[in-house]
Amino acid sequence: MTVTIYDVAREAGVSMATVSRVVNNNPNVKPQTRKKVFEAIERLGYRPNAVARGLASKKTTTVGVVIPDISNNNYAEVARGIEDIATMYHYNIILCNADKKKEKEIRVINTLLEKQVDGLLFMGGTVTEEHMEAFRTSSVPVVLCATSDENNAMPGVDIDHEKAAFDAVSVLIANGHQKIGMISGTLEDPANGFARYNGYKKALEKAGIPFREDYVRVGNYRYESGMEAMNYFLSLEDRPTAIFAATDEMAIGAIHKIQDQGLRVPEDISVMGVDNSRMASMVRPKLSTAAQPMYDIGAVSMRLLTKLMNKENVEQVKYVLSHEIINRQSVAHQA
Amino acid sequence: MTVTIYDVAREAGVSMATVSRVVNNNPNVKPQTRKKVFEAIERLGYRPNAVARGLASKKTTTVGVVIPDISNNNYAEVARGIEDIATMYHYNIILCNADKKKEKEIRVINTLLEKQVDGLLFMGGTVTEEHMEAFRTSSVPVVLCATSDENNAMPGVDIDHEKAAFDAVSVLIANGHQKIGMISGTLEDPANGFARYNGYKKALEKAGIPFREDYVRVGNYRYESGMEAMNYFLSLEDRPTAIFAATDEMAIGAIHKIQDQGLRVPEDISVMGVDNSRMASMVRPKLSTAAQPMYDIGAVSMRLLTKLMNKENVEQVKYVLSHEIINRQSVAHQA
DNA sequence: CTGTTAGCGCCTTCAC
DNA sequence: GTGAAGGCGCTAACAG
Repeated sequence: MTVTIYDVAREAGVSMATVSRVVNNNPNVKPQTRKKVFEAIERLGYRPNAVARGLASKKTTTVGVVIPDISNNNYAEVARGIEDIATMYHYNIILCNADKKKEKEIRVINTLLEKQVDGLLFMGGTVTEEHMEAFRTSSVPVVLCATSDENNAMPGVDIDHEKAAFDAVSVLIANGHQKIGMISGTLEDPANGFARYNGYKKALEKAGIPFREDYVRVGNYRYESGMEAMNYFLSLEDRPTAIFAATDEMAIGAIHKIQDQGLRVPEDISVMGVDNSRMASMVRPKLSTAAQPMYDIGAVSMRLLTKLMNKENVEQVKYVLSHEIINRQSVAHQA
Repeated sequence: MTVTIYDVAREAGVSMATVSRVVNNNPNVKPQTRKKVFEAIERLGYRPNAVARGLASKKTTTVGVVIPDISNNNYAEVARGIEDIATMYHYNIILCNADKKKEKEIRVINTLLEKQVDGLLFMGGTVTEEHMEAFRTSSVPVVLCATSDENNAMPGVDIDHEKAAFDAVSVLIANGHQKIGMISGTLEDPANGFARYNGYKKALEKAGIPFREDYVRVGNYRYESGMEAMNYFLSLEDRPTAIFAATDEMAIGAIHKIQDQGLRVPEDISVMGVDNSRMASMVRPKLSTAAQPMYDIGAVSMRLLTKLMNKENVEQVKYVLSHEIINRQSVAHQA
């Protein structure tokens, strides 16, 4: 049925070792022989069996990536970065969604390892001790992607969420705002949630602006929750003159809620987001935001992983990619 | 170094065949023996080698999916549908971006086949004869996902793009519009481009509205091109009173261009999109659109593929999932 | 440059 | 119920 390296060898009148050599581009083959083999391959329609090769060589040229949710834009962008670099280095990607659920994450890590991936890229929520335990049983390199472990012991690439938030809020402050509300993500989320919340607090602190509990509202990253939070802020006696939202989506929700109430952005209230998603420039007014280099996170992690898999001597295994403040039209100076 | 089934056998005092049985849930093992084996597995930290298993059993429980671009929302949604069902049936996914480039598509199809995937899910642009050729060399089932081949010979699941466009334009017509402009995708794209263009034409035809060349503008699916196209329409002497855009993004671009010119949507000009992307309800006014069930396309294709891989007797190998018209706020009756 | 020979780790009859 | 033995298709020394 299936044609094997053995069939090709017979057809070409050489040994299977020789066939293996030409298939693997081993230079030690006479051009003539190589030609004969290629012809036989062509004639028979031979297709190398990567599984057999993997078993024999202990290399599968595939890497596993566990991702929270591929249908989430940010992660999809990371995935694309990963895939592009993977392709460049002739690796394939086994993709597993895990929804930031610990059990699911642990499970897929194990099945990925069973599939003998040559390396693992992990992006998820919190990296717990159980995760570390799973990683320890791995004989192949693991790199964290857009997350970090508490002890910062794992190789990985991430961004400084706190700093990004800090910088975004600082823009608001620089524009004369003193009453700045925050629409946060859940504080349990160390990266997109807690870190950004901290950045907000620190920016206020540095500017000597007292922190107010009632100026913080927790959302779920989505548009609707941005609207809800904004609704709350609007109902306040002493309402904020500026809003910092932990994601663009929530920021856009806030903008629309403000507009629905007959107020204007940024004339009446300024809004600042984080992400620089596609949508940021598809709202009126265009959203000012802190841009996260998601694609690059993926690309850099994968590149790092290739080095690790290759047992290269890597000088650096921790990267913090820098964000960028994008000033568009949703922030105005506070009179 | 690595612990094999053989080590477990020795540790448990049984043969490797028995270990294999318990690992594979073969019922023909005495409970006691099973227990012993499990303990040995635990003690040694044994992890079955899926590659070896794949070679021996000729099944990898992995399916290949070629996708145009995972960072594109619509495709990501399909991918999520695929992955969810795949997980449900204990398959993993090897994901390859191919950007609708024929050569790239053919190449990844081949490497996926080399990797001995148990099945293949293909979503891309046009399915050419070369693609068919590649599929023919496959010994595993292939299903098309959100595309179709010309002769409709391949198993697959898709939506009726032409009908979706037809229905969307019909909404405009039902609202009294006679002067309807279309912002189309490239006509070379059979699905998102040409088919929707045809739907537009047929809807006009059915309503007895003459088709006008100058009421069609080709964009590239993106926001900016929607703006550009709208700019053109606004410059016309006899400008349209309604716009049908082949994607939500272009529709939103059109809306913003209209608003930037001091006109109102839908009072002055109505706009209708296709996709029902997340953004559709994140614009003011909210966009009316024809919704595509992307997640379902993925889910249904994967389910179909499982049946095919399982050599089940499938009565139906072609599915056309139906779209849905979502009426929001961007369409008004034409006075 | 090319052929021979062992495995890689597991599944799968086939006996017992 | 359990064990023995023969591959699965290929790579990787090791000879020659």
